Amino acid sequence: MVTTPSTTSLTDTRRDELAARLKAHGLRITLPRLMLADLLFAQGNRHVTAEKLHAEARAAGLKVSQATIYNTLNQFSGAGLLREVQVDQGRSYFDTNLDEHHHFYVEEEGRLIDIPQEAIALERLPESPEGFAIAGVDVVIRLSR
Amino acid sequence: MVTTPSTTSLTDTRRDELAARLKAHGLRITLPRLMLADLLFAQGNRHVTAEKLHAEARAAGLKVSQATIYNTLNQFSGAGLLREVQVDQGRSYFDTNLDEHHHFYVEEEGRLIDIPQEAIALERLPESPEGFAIAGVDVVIRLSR
DNA sequence: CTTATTTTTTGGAATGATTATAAGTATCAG
DNA sequence: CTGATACTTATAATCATTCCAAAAAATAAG
Repeated sequence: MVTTPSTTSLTDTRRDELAARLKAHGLRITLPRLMLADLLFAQGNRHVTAEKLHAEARAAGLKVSQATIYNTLNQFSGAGLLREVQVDQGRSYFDTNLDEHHHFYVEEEGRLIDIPQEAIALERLPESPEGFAIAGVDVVIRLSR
Repeated sequence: MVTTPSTTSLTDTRRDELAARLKAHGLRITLPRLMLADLLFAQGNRHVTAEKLHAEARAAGLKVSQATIYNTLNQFSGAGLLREVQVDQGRSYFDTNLDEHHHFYVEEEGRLIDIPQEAIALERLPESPEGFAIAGVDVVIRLSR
């Protein structure tokens, strides 16, 4: 059997890289995951919706079901390979940038742009109510023309 | 005919107050709107979902359809009587606090808590990309136990 | 005050994103 | 190699929200 399945276009090195990454996060290696990981992590920081990723996957010749897209996106988030971003009512965005950071959001285009954490001086934070701890701070700057 | 319809429990003064408020924002006076406005604005600052408001309305003896809840919430937002808040994928929250401010969000309970604008020092803001202007800045501090 | 015109409200169907289900298939540990 | 477990899939189900066409209510005109 040949090492490269006909359905993928990953080099051996690339596949090994991604496989190691998945394994390191406690996920089994499967073809859908490798291919989706490749799409997600090949091009630097990205913000994807399930729909967009599905379209890309199909365009790349990978026949994955919608359910797998959602499963994978959720598993990757749970495993710490992605971060879910909440800016739009309705659809979820998944961010490949795992550093603490913030976002510009261009509503009309459904587009997200990273803002490095250092670019915003969030000095004085209010005390959280009794019994609660801060789990995260999200700053979203909405943009328009 | 008596001045107070049997389906409402609003005093004349209260009704006039709310009617004036609706009118001032370019909205027609209707019974559903008056009653929903009463529920929304009677108890200080609130954060409501469509579902919650619908439940409250029915509990108060007002028979409004789900569609009317959504229509009203959207009209009120559009008219500047409410502000839509986006923290949870899926459901929308509507905030009666119109001042610029931020939020704590207790995900497990689906609860929002206002943070006055002054409580957060948002000094250095990043420059927005060419051609875009800042439409708003939202800070959400996620809380957990 | 009647009638005409415009808005609202309504119940139900339609939509869109996401999750659940159940059965088949692949992965990996032994 | 083989079984236990995890993954994928297609389809149905769910949830929040919007759309629709018709009935009801509100304002405007006469």
